[in-house]
Amino acid sequence: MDTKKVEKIAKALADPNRLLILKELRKNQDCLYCSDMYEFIDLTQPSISHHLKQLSDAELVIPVKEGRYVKYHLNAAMIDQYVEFLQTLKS
Amino acid sequence: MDTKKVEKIAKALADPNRLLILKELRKNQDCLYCSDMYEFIDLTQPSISHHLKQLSDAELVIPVKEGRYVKYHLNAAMIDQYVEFLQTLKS
DNA sequence: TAGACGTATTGAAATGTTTCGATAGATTAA
DNA sequence: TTAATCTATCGAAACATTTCAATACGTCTA
Repeated sequence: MDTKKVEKIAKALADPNRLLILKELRKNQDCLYCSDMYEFIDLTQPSISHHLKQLSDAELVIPVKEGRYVKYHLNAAMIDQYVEFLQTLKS
Repeated sequence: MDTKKVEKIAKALADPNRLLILKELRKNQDCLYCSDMYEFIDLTQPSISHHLKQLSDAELVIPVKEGRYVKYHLNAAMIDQYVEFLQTLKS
């Protein structure tokens, strides 16, 4: 995993609202509609959309369009890759 | 590991210069003097000091005073704890 | 096809982070 | 004790991120 990617993932993980999204994804069998998120995040729609974009750009979540809805899936494989990188920081 | 701590670690890891410091620490048996860091980071002394503080506050590195020098040690245990948290994000 | 609905984008304000020059503090060397 | 050395802190400028209101874009449904 290259440095750019590591940085993007680290930044995506460095925000309480985005962590909350990831936690709630896990609670919900790893997928949620955009519109579900109003229930646990106290932000406006554009802000939530912005955070989802950060997570998508980092490939920590994967957006799947379903008509006018978008379902977001957790990408556990990307977490694994990031963890692998963190392990290399240790001797 | 509580959310505040997770956030602090994630932020500390979300900067290319700080990642570089961690990588170089690994290369050098997990410890480096502040003054060693000029060799691989192209920043002024106050900036490097600032980054070391972020890493220390996150407990990713541990500063040990040796006279007028400070030796920074990698804290692998904290990386492990963070990895453990990341694992809980997966189902 | 027109209106309603869900999501994304834009632009701007507020806030946070990074960086550096200047300077302070603490320790060693002369 | 004085000067030199290493690290930390302060204050300010530059830059990046977060947030929202307004609006645009797709898609569904009536």
